[in-house]
This record gives sequence, C-alpha cells and structure tokens, in this order.
Amino acid sequence: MEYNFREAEKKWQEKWEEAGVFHAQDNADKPKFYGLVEFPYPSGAGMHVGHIKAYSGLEVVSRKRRLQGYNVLFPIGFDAYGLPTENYAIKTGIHPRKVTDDNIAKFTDQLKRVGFSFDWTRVIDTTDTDYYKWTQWIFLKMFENGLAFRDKTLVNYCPSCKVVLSNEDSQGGKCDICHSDVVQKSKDVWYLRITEYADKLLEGLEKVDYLPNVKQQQINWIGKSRGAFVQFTLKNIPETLRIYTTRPDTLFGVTFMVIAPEHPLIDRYQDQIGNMDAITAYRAECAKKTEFERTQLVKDKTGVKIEGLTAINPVNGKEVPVYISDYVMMGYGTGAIMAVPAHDDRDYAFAKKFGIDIIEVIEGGNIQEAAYAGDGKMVNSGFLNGITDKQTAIAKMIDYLVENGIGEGGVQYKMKDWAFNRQRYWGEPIPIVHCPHCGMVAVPYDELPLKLPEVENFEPGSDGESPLAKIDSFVHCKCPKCGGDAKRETDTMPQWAGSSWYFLRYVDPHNPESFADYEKLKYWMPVDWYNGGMEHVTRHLIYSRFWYKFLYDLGVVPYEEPYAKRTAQGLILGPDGVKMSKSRGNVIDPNEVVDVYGADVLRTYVLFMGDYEKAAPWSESSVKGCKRFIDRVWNLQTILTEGDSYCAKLESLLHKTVKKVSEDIEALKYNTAIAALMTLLNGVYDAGEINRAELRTLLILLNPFAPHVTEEMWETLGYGEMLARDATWPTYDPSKCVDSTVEIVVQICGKIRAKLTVPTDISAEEAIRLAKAEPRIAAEIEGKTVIKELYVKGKLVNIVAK
RNA sequence: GCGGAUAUGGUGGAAUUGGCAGACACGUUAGAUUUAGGAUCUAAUGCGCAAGCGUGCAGGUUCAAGUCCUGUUAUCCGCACCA
Repeated sequence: MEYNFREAEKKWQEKWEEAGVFHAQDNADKPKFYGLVEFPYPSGAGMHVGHIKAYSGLEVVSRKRRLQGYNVLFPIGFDAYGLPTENYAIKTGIHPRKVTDDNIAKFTDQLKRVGFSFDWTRVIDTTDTDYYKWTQWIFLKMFENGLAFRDKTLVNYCPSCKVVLSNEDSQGGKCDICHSDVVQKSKDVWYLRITEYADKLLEGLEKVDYLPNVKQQQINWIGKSRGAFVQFTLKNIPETLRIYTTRPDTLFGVTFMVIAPEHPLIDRYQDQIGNMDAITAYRAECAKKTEFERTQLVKDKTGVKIEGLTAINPVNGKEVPVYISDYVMMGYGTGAIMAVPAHDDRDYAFAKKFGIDIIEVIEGGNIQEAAYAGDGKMVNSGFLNGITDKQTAIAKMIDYLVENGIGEGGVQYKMKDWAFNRQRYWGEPIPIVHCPHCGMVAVPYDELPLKLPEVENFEPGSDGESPLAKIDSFVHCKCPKCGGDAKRETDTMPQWAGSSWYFLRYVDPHNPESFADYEKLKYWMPVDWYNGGMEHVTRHLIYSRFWYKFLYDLGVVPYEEPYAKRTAQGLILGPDGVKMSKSRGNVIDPNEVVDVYGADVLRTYVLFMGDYEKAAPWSESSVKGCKRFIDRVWNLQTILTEGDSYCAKLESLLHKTVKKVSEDIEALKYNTAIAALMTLLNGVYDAGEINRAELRTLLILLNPFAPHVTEEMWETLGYGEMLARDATWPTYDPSKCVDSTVEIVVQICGKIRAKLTVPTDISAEEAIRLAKAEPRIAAEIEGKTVIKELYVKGKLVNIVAK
C-alpha cells in the first residue's frame, strides 16, 4: 500500500487548523516556550528553500515542546514594507498594497503547504494600519525622549534608488538594495540616537545566550574604544584643536597633526592659511570620492600641509605642523588626530611620504623599518620615561592631562546614530508636523495611525524627495499645538522600523489599546529562542535590542533583553555549490519539492543535509534518500506486531534513540537526530518486526520532522485521533541505554591487533587478562617486556611492550 | 590589515573528557525482481595486490591525536585608514 502524501498532507493541514492545536494559550498554567523565527519579506519571487531551512529548526523544537507539555508561541508574520515592492509597483503601475497582499497570500500558501505549526491566528503584517500605528507610537515616544532628532549631515545617498541609506545599508560603498555606488550628500535627515544605548547594548550581551560569533559581531559593530581627548593649542589662533587618541601614552612622540577634510577649523581661519587654494582643491578632490574609494585606497596616503597653522604639544611645548588628509574621518572622534608615526602604521606611512620626523617613545621595535605598536620601555617621554607597562603609562598621562586641564579620558564608538528615514512611498509615515511657529511637533497619539495617503505616482522626486511631498492634501495640515498652517513630514521610516518590535506584537496581536498588554508580555517574554540568518546579526538584531531597551526604560516591557537565545542557520547553496540567486538560475522552489516528494521529505531533507549552522549545497539525489526514508517508515505497517512494551531485541536501541533525538534537537544537531532515527529504522528492519509500543515511540520521535506521515499512521493504526494533540514525548531510562556486552579493541603499542567482546562491567584486570589470552596478542608479546597495560572502560585494552 | 570560522572517502557529512576515523545518507558496483525503464530488495564500497597507509601541510606532547600544543597554507564570513 503506497503512501499518498498529497492526500495525507492536505488532510492533516486542514485537521490541525480546525482543531487549533498550534494556537498559543495566553496565561496558561503550563510552562511557556516562545520560539521566534525571522519573519519574511514577502517578495514577488516567493519563498525559496532557504526560508524552509530557517523555519524548520525551531519548527522541530516547537513541535517537540508541545509534546513535552509546553504552552508554545511559534508565530509568523510579514515584514512587508520595503523597496523591492515599491520598485515593482513603479515598474508595473500596480499599487504596492496589492503587490504586498498578493505576495503575502503566496507566502502563506507556501508556508501552509510545508505544514509549519505556526499560530496562524497571530499573523502580523507590518504594513497593516493596526500594526504601524504602534510603530509610529514608539517613534513618537523616542521623539519625546530626545532619541529621534533631525540633523543636517553628509549622508550615504543611492543615486539609483534615490534614497538616503544608513551606514548599515551601504556597507562597502554599495547600496544594499540595488548594489550601485553610494555617494555622499548633505541632507536634513532623521536620526535615532542609538549611540546613547551603546553601553547598554554591550553590557546586555553578557546576560544572553547568543552564538559566540553573533556576540563578537555585535561587539565589533558597536566598536567601543577607550582613550583620551587632548587639547592642542594653536599658534596665533584663539582656539584649541581637540583630538581623540587611544594611545595618550605616546603623546611625547607627536610630530604632526592631521584633521579631516571637512573639519570646520579650516573655514574659520581661512585668512591665516597661506595655501588655501591648495587646500580647497584637496577638499574638492576628497568630496568627489565615494566612501568606497576613500576606504579602499588604503595603501596610498594623500594630504596637504596647512601653511600658517601650527599646533603646540601640551606636554612638551613642541611646535608641530598640521595637515589635512582624508585618512582622518570627520565622523569618528573629533575629526582630528595627533600623529605618532613611530607607533602607528598609518601615521608612519604618512610621515614617510611627507618627510616628517619620527620620534621613538617606546623601545622594542625598529622605527627605521616600521611603526612599532607593541610594549616596551618609555623613552624621550619626560615624566613617563622608564615605564614599561602601557596601562600604567596611559593612566599616568590621563592624570596629567586632567590635572593640567588639557584633556581627559574618554570613550568612542564606531557605531553611529541610525539614519532613520527614506524618501520613499512604501514605508510608515513619520508622524511629525513642521510648524513655522512651533518647530517640529508630534502628531497627537489619538490621531495615530497617521495613514499612508493614496498616490498615483510612486516615483521619488528627482532631488531625492519623497513621493508624499507631492500630495498636497497630505502635506498641508494644521499644527497640533498652535492650530496654524503647517506641513507634514513627508519622509517615511526605513525598512528596519517594523521589524524592530514585531516579536512584541505577536504576544498580543489584536490589542487596540496598546502595542501589547504588559501582563501578557510578562508571561511570554523574553523570546526563549530566536533563530535567523547571520546577515541580520548586526543590523536587525542590534536595532531591535535598542528599541526593546528603550521600551524597557519607559517601563512598558518587562525584562532587560528581548531574546534569551540566538542561533543562526547556514545558507542552502544551489546544486552548483554557489549561493542561490535568480540571476544564476540555481534557486530551488519549495513548492516543486513538495509537489514531487512531499512536505515531510522537504522538511527532513533541509535538516538532514548537513550541519544546521553551516552552508550546504542542495542535492536532488539526497532528497530522494529522504523520500526513501519516509516510505520505509510508512512500510513499517507491513511488519507491525502486537505488544504493549518494548521487546528485548529493540529495547536498548529505542532508549538510545530517544536520548539521542531529544538531546540533538536541543543542540541544533538535527542532522544527527535524523541519522539516529534512520539507524533505528534500520535496526527495526534487521529485527524483522516492530510492535505497537515500539512504533508508537518511533512515530512520536519522528513527528516534529515529518508530521504528516506520522499523523496518518497514528490514525490509521488506531493510536488515536491526533498525534500532535494527544501524544506525549517519550522518555528514556539511562540504564537501558547501555548494552550488557561491549566490543573492545586490543592494542599493542597503540596499534589494533584484536577485538574482544566482554561484559560491560568487566574489571580492568579481567579485561587485560582476557586480552593477553587472545592467541594473536599472546604471540605479539611473546619474548617482549610489558611496560604498561591500560584498560579504558568499554573502549580498549592497550599493552605497551618492548 | 584586524576579528571569527572552516579544512575528514567519489559527494553531503558523523565522531563525550584525547581511546576502533568515516555513523547516517548520496553515489558507485554486483545480484534479485521487472517485458523494459523506473521503483523496490540483498550484498559490497577510505586508499593500497600486500605488509601497510590514511582527517590541508610541517613539527611536538602522549601508551594513544581528527581532537591538545607550536608553526604554516588555503577557503569562507564579518569589519576595515575607527586614531
């Protein structure tokens, strides 16, 4: 009797939905488990198998938890604002709302066909007014608390998408969406002051269970450094030049200063600069370079000496020249540095090129050859001379700076404030009104949601203005404060906004009074386990932690961290071993796999194909292997016998399998969990029969991976109505995981010479005696001196003889 | 350049505290079944005719090393002139 997976899968998906078995119960008496997967962006291309792998991990954990008696929240939703949809709308003229709805319908259908146990009563859509009302609400709270502000600065601008991008969206000088070169542009933009939470984000990492490299990436991204600010007086100019350094201990080795091309000092003292023409020319040259060029041309240092500007080293009164160079960034520290060529590679390269003095202040390197960044004895350094410990020297110097009022210790972060707006249509409107009298005024809370107006043309303005700016009825409004004529903010929020708090809405998705009820949050939060892609570890994961911590400070969410545990799945590569992409044509559509082999096979394969955390190529023939496995499970019916307890032949194997599968699922080792189930299956066929009690255990263990076939067998064979609702996860007896006899190897000097079957609890003496009694071993040690004899319990006997 | 990871059969990948390397699959080969193909079942399958040799490479520690130590190479990922 062949297994009709098409019929069975459809049937069980409907039954689960009818019975509501995967609905999370609020405030239930059971222990809770909140498993979270990154909700998809509903693109027109539909899902690919990578999504399936990403969701299958916690799908298995969630199903197992339910069988273990947990109240499980395993939700799904759609992160639906974003550029691809908008660009598609521009191209086709179809409204993004329609595009989004169609795509969501497509994704929903695909997800349901795989049989994921999501709670479909809690689906959220970030473009839904009931949802983005609260996104706007959180933004206004940030605005109220000074965390959302507007500032004019150089921004990363994508000329192709016509949008301002955050640093995170323009890594490597390429637009994250269309991959064209990003240019620098001066613009008035919204920022979220994420830097204010830098320390909290850093400290919070100590309390959570994230993969080590996830933590490390966040630490690097935040990029905290300790150092000192130092004031250098300028000759003939009534102003000081403030610099940041991590090496205040090398202050005596300063031979020049460098300021960034955009440094404001230059504009203020143009008259006193002898070579303003050359400097203006250099600045123009730098402005032309994209961020990418500027950071890529690392090898070659360029710059211009500023004639007429001389700085005075505050620790020794020495006069040093000031240069302008683009190896110093305006956006980090103070945009000015003290250069110590003897002990910094970049300063060294610059000094060599411009023929500037190099003064050694730390012994240990050869400054004729290269800069020396290591430790050593301080020399040429006044009161620091003779110190050999860097930390002591730094501490002493900072004390000196403070005492003399010329500087202080300080910290800097690589992380910048978050550019929080896009000049685009398909995003949450920023609920702010610009009033000529009152300035920026928040839209009152009771007017939320501020709905996205209908427009005809989604194309952004040529100067990078939002399409909303063209809608008069939207733009013109009354100031909520003074009632006078005012204009609305026309920028929208970036793609990352909606995903920064979605996990909170799942807890209470239909609440009209607040983003989520505090008591429900207290029950469900924090997310027990969050799985997603490595690519979201520095952006989404930091942003959402920031929003959550802000809400925590407001007192509207409990607990300090949103996610207790974070893991990441590896990519599924194309059959050609390269990352799947439309352009390469190596994308695998999950629907096709479901059609041909069934959902259970797809689910099993994506978890069996390799280490869950590593990338692995798709292999059609390995999919067939999983198909064979499922069919062999189905065919167990042909050798089923009666029996309500494990028979002796399979007892130990069953206990071992329960242990292995239970433990491996928790450790993200789905591939070996499935391998253990295959081993069990092979064992059953070797035994030639399986009784009802044994099959029951096998079905439950396999259920999280292959829920349809196991349900179908559960019902057909009369175990009950519904496995997912009625079954209990099996337990194992550790004493039964051990066999009564074990095969050990006998080694001579570490080389295997014989194998021996002995009782598991054999004594060392007895094992060695038996080993020596083996004819082959006896022959080997004949005439030699036995130096050492070892017995490793249940493993081996090793006899060292000469 | 900095940080992190990885390296095991023809392929994907397994291997507690160091203790039988190659679990489980895929593929391949042979056989059975089948009109044929496919599917299924059975057996074999690291390399070598052998003694032996085998976990990127070179050393080291140990009775014993994929695992620990030192050095080195390659690949991948993240950050990248961050002072």
